[in-house]
Amino acid sequence: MKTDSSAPTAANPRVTLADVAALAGVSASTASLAFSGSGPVSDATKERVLAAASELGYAGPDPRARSLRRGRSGIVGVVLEERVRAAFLDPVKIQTLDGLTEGIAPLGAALLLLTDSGDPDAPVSLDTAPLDAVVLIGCSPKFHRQTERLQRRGIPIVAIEGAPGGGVPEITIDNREATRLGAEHLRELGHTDVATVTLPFEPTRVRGPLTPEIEAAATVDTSLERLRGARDVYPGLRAHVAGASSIEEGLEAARALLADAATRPTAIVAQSDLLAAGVIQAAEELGLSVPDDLSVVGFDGIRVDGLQHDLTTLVQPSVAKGRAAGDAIVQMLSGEDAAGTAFTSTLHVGDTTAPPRR
Amino acid sequence: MKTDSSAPTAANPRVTLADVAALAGVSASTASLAFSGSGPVSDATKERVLAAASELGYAGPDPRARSLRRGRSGIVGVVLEERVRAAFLDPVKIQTLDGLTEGIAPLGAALLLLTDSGDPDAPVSLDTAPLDAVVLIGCSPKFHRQTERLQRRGIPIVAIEGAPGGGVPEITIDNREATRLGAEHLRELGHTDVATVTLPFEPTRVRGPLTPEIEAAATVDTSLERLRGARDVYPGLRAHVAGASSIEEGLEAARALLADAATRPTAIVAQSDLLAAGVIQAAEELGLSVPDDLSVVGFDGIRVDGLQHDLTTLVQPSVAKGRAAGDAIVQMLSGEDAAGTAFTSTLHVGDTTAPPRR
DNA sequence: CGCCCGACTCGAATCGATTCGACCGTACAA
DNA sequence: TTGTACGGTCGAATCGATTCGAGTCGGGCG
Repeated sequence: MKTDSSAPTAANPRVTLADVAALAGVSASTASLAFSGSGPVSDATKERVLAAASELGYAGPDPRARSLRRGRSGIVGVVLEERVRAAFLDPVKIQTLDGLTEGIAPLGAALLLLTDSGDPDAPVSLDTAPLDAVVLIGCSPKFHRQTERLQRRGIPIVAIEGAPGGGVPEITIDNREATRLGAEHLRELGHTDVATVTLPFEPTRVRGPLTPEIEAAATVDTSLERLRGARDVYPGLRAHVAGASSIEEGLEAARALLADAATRPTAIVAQSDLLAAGVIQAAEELGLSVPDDLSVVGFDGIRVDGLQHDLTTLVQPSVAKGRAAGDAIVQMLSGEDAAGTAFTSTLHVGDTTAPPRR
Repeated sequence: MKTDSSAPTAANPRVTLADVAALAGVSASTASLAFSGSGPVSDATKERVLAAASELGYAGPDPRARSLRRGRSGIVGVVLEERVRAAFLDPVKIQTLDGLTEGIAPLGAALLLLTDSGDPDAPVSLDTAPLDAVVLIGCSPKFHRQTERLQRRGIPIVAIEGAPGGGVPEITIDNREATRLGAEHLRELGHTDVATVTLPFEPTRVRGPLTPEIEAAATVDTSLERLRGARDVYPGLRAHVAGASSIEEGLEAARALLADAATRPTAIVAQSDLLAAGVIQAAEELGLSVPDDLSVVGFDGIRVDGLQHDLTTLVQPSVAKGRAAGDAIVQMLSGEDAAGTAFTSTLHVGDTTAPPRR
């Protein structure tokens, strides 16, 4: 017989494990065992409990109570220092997130999205959410206070691309060395006049020619390191700051860099593949052929949707970064302490780089 | 004096509100009031409690216990029937998610990402996560059993683009009517030979020419409705199914549709803007000019990064959809029951449609 | 001077499930 | 036949905080 299956009301408050146990004629402890499967319960009893449960419309143990008792909620927080819209425009972040879900799979946990709404007096979910662990993705040091509290609570933290300090394991890549590799590739091809399009240097995302002021006020390590890598080979190279990692921004930046035919570089190092795609578009717009008139190097190694070229780029293991973070969390959650991981990127030579014309 | 601020150990198990209360010389109840701010507590006492807390390194009330007692966890689940990687490739979903975060802002809740890993015996987080409410985004009816259990638990559910049934409020758009609008626009321009590139009809994402079999086995209402809208104007139109919503897939599909110059349509209705962008690329590849040789209509009204055209498209309120879902949840959570919302899309005429040549 | 009110505090119950140790019989081995 | 081991079940404690009703104390008012 099917009973009232509607939402709980005053008359039909809420079915608890105790109710089920009572109907089945067993104790609450036995009923619990019957559900969780751990512990010895005779088949007959288990069946009786399950029958009672379905008769009462019991939907299984309340996750809230379970998590209190067990001390685990099955939730891993992901902190992104942006709005959802902005964060997920970046394919690398998405891939990292994907790797992360893979990495924490053994935990059977889900990801809680914690984005910085910018509103400082918003109820800080990092403190109020029942988290088992936290992953910081590309976060500035301003989260230091928060991470401290989390650590005090015994909640493991891992940082991907961003250094919160405080003994938090970090998952990083060789931004500087990788970019240098790309620049060296250009040098070997014979390029001497090279420019770069960089990612933003701080959250406000000022765009335009790179100035010493901007550089001094930088808070984003990634951009800075990649810039340094390019300078390792071309110390005085011209740099233009993009407002985000997108084709549109790359296009705009490259228009500025390529505007004057007289000072036009023969190659551009873009700090992301999306930016590189924009650079290529700008070149095409100007009737320049890639790679003959302009060589372009990207960074990330994502497949840019709709890009017809095989981009020369620095392939970073974005999925692996996420997975590594997940692994670290699994380790930490099982009591061991985990070290960070430093990944290396590899140069993929596609068809967007060639010796300079003449 | 700063005490041990490291993670809890055997010696220093875990600081609870009771410990803080003891040190402050008050009862646990008073300490609780001091923290939550609700209820009358003298300033002196509050200060003493806070001092004790900081001395012990108490990081605030445990969210697990709090959520058990309060009956709220501050977490809203978002169910996407895909992997993270796939789901976030779709700009519309991201915008919707963004709107959703806005909509639930008054709750101070965060979003728990629940994606279908495909693995059937994965620990089903929908049942084990402490959720206050759930939003289904583009989910097939196969979640019916799950939603039933949630409802039994009294957890509000809202569905965006997808009909789980069972009295769940649905946020929808006029897929059929909107597409018809687009098709009518083409008819008014004088097009008689029109084809369409559709989104996948089922999770396995078979691609290729649309067959009656595929159509019969369809589980994705959105694709189906948009197809119907196109047929309302062009009953016998040729249709090609793409494997996903991406430029790449649109390119491939359009190559197939445009391959034979003799049977080449003069216009293509794409079921998404990304697909439309791919169609345009395919046209350019073949030396066809858009809109003179080929008119292209999209769907979504997103700004396709890197697309140089002003796409003629059906602008759907993707952010508003998310916000509406959020609003509905807020309502349901405060006891009222919410109805669904049906949004309408508007035709934006850009520069990718024109009368057919001759 | 006595009474009442209000501002604070406190005790105890509660949220719902998990888990540890104890207990009871039965079956099997010695 | 007695001891033991173990499958099965139960009671009670516990997880950590919130909340409601009751109690206390000081002060203002009649």
